[in-house]
Amino acid sequence: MFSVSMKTQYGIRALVHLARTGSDSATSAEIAKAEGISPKYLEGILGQLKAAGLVTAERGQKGGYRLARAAAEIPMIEIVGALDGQVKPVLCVDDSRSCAQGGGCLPRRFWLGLKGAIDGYLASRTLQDVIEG
Amino acid sequence: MFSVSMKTQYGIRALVHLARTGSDSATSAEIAKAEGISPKYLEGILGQLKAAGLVTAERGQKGGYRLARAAAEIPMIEIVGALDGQVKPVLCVDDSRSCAQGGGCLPRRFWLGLKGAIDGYLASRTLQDVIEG
DNA sequence: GCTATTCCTATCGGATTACTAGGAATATAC
DNA sequence: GTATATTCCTAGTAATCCGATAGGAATAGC
Repeated sequence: MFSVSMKTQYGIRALVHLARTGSDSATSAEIAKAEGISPKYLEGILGQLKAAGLVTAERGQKGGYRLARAAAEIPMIEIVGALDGQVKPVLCVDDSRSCAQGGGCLPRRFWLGLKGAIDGYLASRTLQDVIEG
Repeated sequence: MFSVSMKTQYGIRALVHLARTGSDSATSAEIAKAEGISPKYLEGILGQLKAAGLVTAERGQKGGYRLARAAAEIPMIEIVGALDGQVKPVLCVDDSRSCAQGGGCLPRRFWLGLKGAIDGYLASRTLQDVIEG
């Protein structure tokens, strides 16, 4: 229950790796090897992280990835959101009309509260917090 | 992300229905029709809720289900746990040895914290809270 | 015995996930 | 300017899970 996809787990580990390499860039293959992640799969993940503005990429020889901001400026909710989408316990969280029960759906508030608890936690931690443990 | 299975959503609605019928018992088919849930599917869900000690069942004619305890005595975490299992963002939450990274896995604490946030919310609400909205 | 119910087991189509494959675009090195 | 190392783009695939269905056995009331 509430399991996190491998994609997100890999993505976080890749970002941790990038944070450690500091201002130097690291290639996808390099990260994959160091972190034990399937190289081709990681390529796609880094692409998503780039699209979300969390990393920058340079291509060609001597290319690679680096963090777009300091680790302390990257909230974990942004990483999770980029890879696995918005926290959405039930479909009707952002559209009450999609609730099959119409207006008489009692549990909806409960689910909204759960979303708030999860979002609150994820927003309160940064990549730097994760690195420091 | 972090979506809740239909099974759990149905289960909660069924329990809300039972709480409203009070001391009278309701049949599976009756709940299914009132809540718009596939009848046969709901049977299995009620079976799981019974196995978890949340409802009692009587079979044969005039049979049906009723809450095993008062709604205020049923924490939501027990319902979710019965239907979708323990909250487990990553596999290694309860077994650090299963962590592929060995002892050097930085994100594990972060995930444990997330589990704590989710469990805390779910444990703090009861079925009665959901009914009262 | 008839009927209404819970209970048990098995199956199925569709969706998602983790991963693979092949190559195009691009920048550096020589 | 050719070779090389990298990011980037598009498909495909095997396995798994989920929501739902099917058929019937056990059980209790009338």
